[in-house]
Amino acid sequence: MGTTSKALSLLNFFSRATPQIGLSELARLSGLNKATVYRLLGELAAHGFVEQVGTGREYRLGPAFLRLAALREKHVPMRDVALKQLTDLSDATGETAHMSLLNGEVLSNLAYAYSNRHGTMVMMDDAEVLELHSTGSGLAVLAYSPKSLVDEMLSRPLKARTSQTITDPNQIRALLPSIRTEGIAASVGGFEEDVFSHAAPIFDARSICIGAMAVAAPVSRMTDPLRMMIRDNLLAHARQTTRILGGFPPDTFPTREPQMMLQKEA
Amino acid sequence: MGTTSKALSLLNFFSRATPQIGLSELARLSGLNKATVYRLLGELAAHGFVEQVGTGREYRLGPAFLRLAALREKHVPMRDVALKQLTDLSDATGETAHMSLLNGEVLSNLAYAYSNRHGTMVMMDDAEVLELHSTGSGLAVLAYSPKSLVDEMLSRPLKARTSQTITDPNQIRALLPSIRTEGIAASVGGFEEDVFSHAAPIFDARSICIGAMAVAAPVSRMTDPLRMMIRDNLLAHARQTTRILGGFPPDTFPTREPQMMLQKEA
DNA sequence: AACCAATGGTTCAAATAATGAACCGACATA
DNA sequence: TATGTCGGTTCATTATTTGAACCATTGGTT
Repeated sequence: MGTTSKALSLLNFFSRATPQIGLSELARLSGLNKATVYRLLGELAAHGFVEQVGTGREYRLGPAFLRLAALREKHVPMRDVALKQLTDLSDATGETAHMSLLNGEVLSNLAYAYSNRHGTMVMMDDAEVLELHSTGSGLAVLAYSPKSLVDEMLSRPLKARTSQTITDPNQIRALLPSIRTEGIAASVGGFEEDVFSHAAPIFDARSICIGAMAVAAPVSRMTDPLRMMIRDNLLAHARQTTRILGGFPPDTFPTREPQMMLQKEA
Repeated sequence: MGTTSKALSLLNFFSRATPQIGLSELARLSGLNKATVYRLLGELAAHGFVEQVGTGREYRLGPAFLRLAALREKHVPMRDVALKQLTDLSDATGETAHMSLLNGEVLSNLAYAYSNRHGTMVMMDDAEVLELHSTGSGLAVLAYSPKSLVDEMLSRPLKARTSQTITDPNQIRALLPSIRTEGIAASVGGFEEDVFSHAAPIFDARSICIGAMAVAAPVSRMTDPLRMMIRDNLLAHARQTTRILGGFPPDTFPTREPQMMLQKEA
C-alpha cells in the first residue's frame, strides 16, 4: 500500500459515531506508527482535509470537502439526478426511496426521498454507512460485483446488526444467483428491525456496479402485491437512473419483462 | 513536499473550467513525472477521490467527496450556520451576502444568500474560487493572516481579473493596515466589473483567520449611507458567525464602536 | 506531593517506497 | 507509412518514509 493510500485511509476512521479522533487513537486504529500518522495528518491538514479541534487537540474532517463536493456535483450532478428519480420512486411506491454508492467495501448514502402517503416511514440519514452483507442495497451490489470483492468481503467476520442479519457467508453466497436473475435484492430486518428493503444495482459506463437504489418500507406494511409493485417501479427507476448517469446495465441484467436466460460464466 | 501532498495537490487542478484532465496533461500541469501522476491517480481512484470518465480516458473528481462533505457538515455544520447568518445579512442590507473559506492560498465559496429587494443583484456560484488579491474577501483575509502567507502570496505575479484589479504588491500591502483598523476590507470591481464588495474576516478557536463574510452590491447602487449600513451589519454578523462557529476574533480586532488602538507588533 | 499512564509531538539511522527515463501498443492525424 | 500523442508499464536509482525511543504536558490515583 502506498503512502498516499495510508493517508487517505485515515479519513475512513472518522464517522458519525467518532467524528473526531486523537493522534494516538488514530495510530492505534490504523495500525500505523504514531510518528507516521502525525506526519500524514500534517499533510492532510495542510490541504484542509483534516483540522485540529480547538487548540491542539483531536483531529476532525476538514472544510476542503465542501468545496470539492460542490465542484464534483457541479460537473457530475449525480445527487440531483438521483434525487429526482428517488422522488418519483417514492411517490409511486408510497415508501422511502434512497440511493447509495459503493465506496471501497461499504455503501455511503447519496440521497433519499420520503413519501407522505403513510403516517410512518423509514427514516434515512446522510453520512450513514451501509454494510454490504446486512442491507438490501449491499446484496444487490454484491450480486453484481466481481468475485474478488465478494470473496474479500465475505472472508471477514460479518457483524450482526439485528437478530435477523444473515452472517453466514455461504448463506449470502447462496442468495446472489437469484438476485441476479431477479435484478432485485430483498432484505428483511437485516440492518434495522422492522424494515423491509428492496434494492436494485446501478451501473457505470463500463457496466461496473457503482451502487444501488432501494425502497425501504416497514415490515408491517409489506404484502405480496406491494412487493410486486415496488419491484416493478424500482427496476424501472434504477434502469433509468443508470441510463441518465451515462451507464449501461451488463448484458446479463434482466430486462423489464422476466424471461428465460442462459447463465453465463464470467 | 511529501508524497501525500503531491497526490492531494493534484486535486486542485480540477476546476469549473477544467473539470476533467488526462494523465499527460495533469503531469504537465503539476510538473510531476507521468509515471508518478499515474500511480498517485491510481491511489486516489482506489479511495473514490478521482474516477476515470467513461472507458479509460480522462480523470475527474470522484464521489467520495459527497460522503465526506456530508459527514463533515453533520459534525461541523458550518454551511448551515453561515447560511442562516448570510440570509439575515442579506435581508438587512438588501444585497447579496456570501462567505468563503481559506483553502491554501485561495478562498472557496461556502454559502451565499440573495436579497429580493432590488431587480438586480450580484450572482454567486458554488465551487467558485476567489483569489486573495482581487477580492474584498481576499483582502480581509490577507489583513489578518500571518506575514508569511502575505509574503508568499504577494511574491507571485498577480493576475488582473478586470481593469480595476490592483496588481501592485506594494499597493496591496499599503491597504492592509487600514483594513485592520476598520475590521472591513472593500474592493471596487477587482474581481468582476461593477461589483462593490465589503468583507470582514472570520476566525477560528485559535483566532486564526479562516475565511471571510462579504456583501456584494452593484457599484451603481453604492452610496456613502449604504456603505455605512453595510459596514455595521457586516461587522456584526461576521462577529456573530465567528462566535457561533466557536471562534474568537484576535485581541487586535476592532470592537463594534470604533476606538483608539495601539498597534502591536506580532 | 509523588507517581503513573496517558497524551501530542520530535528525532534520526535504517528500510522501504517513490521516482523518472525509457519503452509499449493504440490511436489519430497527415 | 510516418509522426505525434495518448494512457499505461517497467526497473534500477534515489530520496522519502518509517518506527523505536525520547520529550514535555496533562490528568488521574494513591
